[in-house]
Amino acid sequence: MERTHNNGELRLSNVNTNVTLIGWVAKRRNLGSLVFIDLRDRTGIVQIVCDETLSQQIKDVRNEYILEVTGTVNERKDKNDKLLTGEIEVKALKINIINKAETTPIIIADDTDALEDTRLKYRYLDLRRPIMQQKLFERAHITRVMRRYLEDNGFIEVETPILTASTPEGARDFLVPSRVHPGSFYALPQSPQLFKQLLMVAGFERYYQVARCFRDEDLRADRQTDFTQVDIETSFLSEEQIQDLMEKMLAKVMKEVKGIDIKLPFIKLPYHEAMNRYGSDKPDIRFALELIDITDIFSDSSFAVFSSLDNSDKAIKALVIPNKAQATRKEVDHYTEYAKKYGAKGLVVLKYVNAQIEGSAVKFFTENQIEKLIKELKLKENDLILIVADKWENTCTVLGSLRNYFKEELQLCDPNEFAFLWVVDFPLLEFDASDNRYYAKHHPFTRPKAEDIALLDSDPSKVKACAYDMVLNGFELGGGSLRIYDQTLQAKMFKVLGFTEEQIKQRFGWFIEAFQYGTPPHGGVAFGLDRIAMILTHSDSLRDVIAFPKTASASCLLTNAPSIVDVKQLDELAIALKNK
RNA sequence: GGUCCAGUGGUGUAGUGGUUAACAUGCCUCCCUGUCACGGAGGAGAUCGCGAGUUCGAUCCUCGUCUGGACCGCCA
Repeated sequence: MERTHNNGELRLSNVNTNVTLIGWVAKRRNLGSLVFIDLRDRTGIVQIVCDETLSQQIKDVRNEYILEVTGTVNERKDKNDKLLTGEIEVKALKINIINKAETTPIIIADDTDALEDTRLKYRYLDLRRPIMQQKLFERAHITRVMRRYLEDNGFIEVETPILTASTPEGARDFLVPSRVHPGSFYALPQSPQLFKQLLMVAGFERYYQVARCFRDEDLRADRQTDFTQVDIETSFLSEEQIQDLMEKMLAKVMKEVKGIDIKLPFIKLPYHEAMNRYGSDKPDIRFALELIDITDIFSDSSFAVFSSLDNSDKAIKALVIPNKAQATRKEVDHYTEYAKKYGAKGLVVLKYVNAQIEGSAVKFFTENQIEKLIKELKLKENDLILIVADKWENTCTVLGSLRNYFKEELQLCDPNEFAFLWVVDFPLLEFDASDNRYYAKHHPFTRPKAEDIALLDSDPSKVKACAYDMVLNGFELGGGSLRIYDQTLQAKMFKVLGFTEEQIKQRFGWFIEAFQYGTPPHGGVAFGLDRIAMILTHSDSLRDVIAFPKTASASCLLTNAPSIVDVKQLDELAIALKNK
C-alpha cells in the first residue's frame, strides 16, 4: 500500500496527477454503468468515479469497505461546494478491496441519528464520524499547545503513581485490593497533589503532568469518574506569577487552536464579589443580569419571609429579568420549582408594570421600601423581579442558578465568545454544621493569606486562602493554590481541622515528614483538560471529547465494565462478597 | 440516596385497551452515464426493554424492575 495523498487535501492544483488513495467507503451512488464512491479517511472525503470498465471490481463494494484506489485527479463538471475537495474527483483506474465490512448499526456521518447509548456501544464506529474525529484532534491540539508552552517555560513532565495510598478528606477513592498484602488497598489518585508537592521538595521547581485522575462520585454531563488533569506545580512563585504564566498558556491555546486573541491579564474577581454579583464561584460573565443586594431596604421589614432570618448571616437579593413581567402563572411556578431545587425555601415574585410594583408580597412593603426598590433595582417597565431571602450563601447560589437558567431561556450568550477570569481569595475553610467541624475548602495544604493567619485561632471562617480558580463561560477550568511549606503552620491547620496528633501522623505523617528538610515555598494549579476540550469544541457533554467515556451510571457500554469477576480472582485477593 | 424524562424492525421515530403495528432511513434484488441526502420498481426485517397485576383481551392502564439521559445531594 503506497498512498500518495490524503483524501481531504486534494485540490484543483492536483488535476492531471496520478494518485493512490486509501479510505473507507462513506457512500456509494450507483447510476448503472457509472458509480460514484465517496472515499473517507481522517482528512476528509473525496469523490471517486468508476466507469463500466471497473464494474466487476466494485460490484460488491458497500459502505465502510476499505479500498485502495489508484486513479487520475480530474476537474469536476458539476462541482460540490459542500466538500473541500468538491472541485475535483478521482477517476479510478484500479481498485483494490483491502477489507470488507458488515452493515454498520449506526450511520457514519456527522448527523447520525443514533442515540448516545448506541453510539457508546459501537464507539469505534461513532469515532469514525468526522465530527468526532475533529473533536479528538482538537483535544490533542489543546494538549500539544499546553505541553509545548510548559516545556518552553522550563517545566519538566514527571509521572506519578496510579496505585497509591488512600487520602481521606475529599472525594471517595477508587480502591484496588492488594494481592501481596491481603486486606490492604491501594487507592487510585484523585489528583497527584501530594506527589507534585514532594517533587517541589525534591527540587524540580517546575513540574507538569497530563495526569489521569479518579474520583468515585456520581457522574454528570461535565463530570466523569476518570478524567484528565493538566497538573502543574512551581516553586518560589507568587500567586500573581503563577496566574500570569497560566493565563498566557490559555491565551496561547485560544490563539493556536481557535485563532482567537484573548485579552490579558484576566479579570480577577474575589470569591465574595463573585458570589454577591453572580451567585456563583464560577460565573459566566458574558452577560450581566447581576444580583442586587436589597438586604438594607428590608432591614426593619415586618414581612415574615424577611424578618424571620438570622441577622448574623442573611442576605436578601433580587434578580431583575427584563421584559418578563408577562410571565404566566405556570412559568412563575416553574421558576419557583427551579429555585427550590437549589435549596430555596421560596421565591418572592414581583412585576413592574404601569410604573407600579405588583405581587402578593407588596402588601407587606412600606411606601418607602417600594420607592427604594424601584430606585435601587433601576426598574423598567415589564421587569420581572425575583427575590430570595435566606442565609447569604444560599441566597447567592439560588439566584445564581436562576441567573444561569435565564441565560439559557433568553439566550443571553454568544457561544463564540470566551470570557476568562480568575476567581480569587477563596475562604480557606468551610464549617460543616452536621459534623460540627471545619473542612478545607480546597485541601488541607492550602496556604492561608499571610494577613489572616492570626484569625486561624479567633475566627477560622474569616480566613482567606491563597487559592484561585480559572473560570471560562461558567465552567471551572482549573484551580490551584499556594501550599503551606511551614511545619508549624501546617500543624496549626490540622489542628483547626480537628485532627489529633495521632490522626495526623497516621494519615499524613510521611508527607509532613518531608517538609522538615528544606521545603521551598510552592504552589500550582490543575486544569480539567476534558472540560477545556468540551467548551472549546462546543460540546454539550464531556463524553463527546473523551474517546471511551462512561455513562451516567459509571459503566462502559463498549466493554461492559464494571463486570463480575471469577471467584478465583477474588480468592487471590482475599475478598469475599457480601450476600445481598 | 432523591426528582424528572425516555425505552416500539438494524437505526431514529409515530401510534392504539381488540390494527395485517405506521413512517423515514438503512439492508437485499432489479433498472439507470453526472450523482453528491442520486432517482425509479419490488422485497425482507418487530415476541412493542423485562416481570407481575387489572382485563374476555395489554405494546397501550397499574405496580415493580432493568437500561439510558438531565438534574439535586455528592464531587477536599
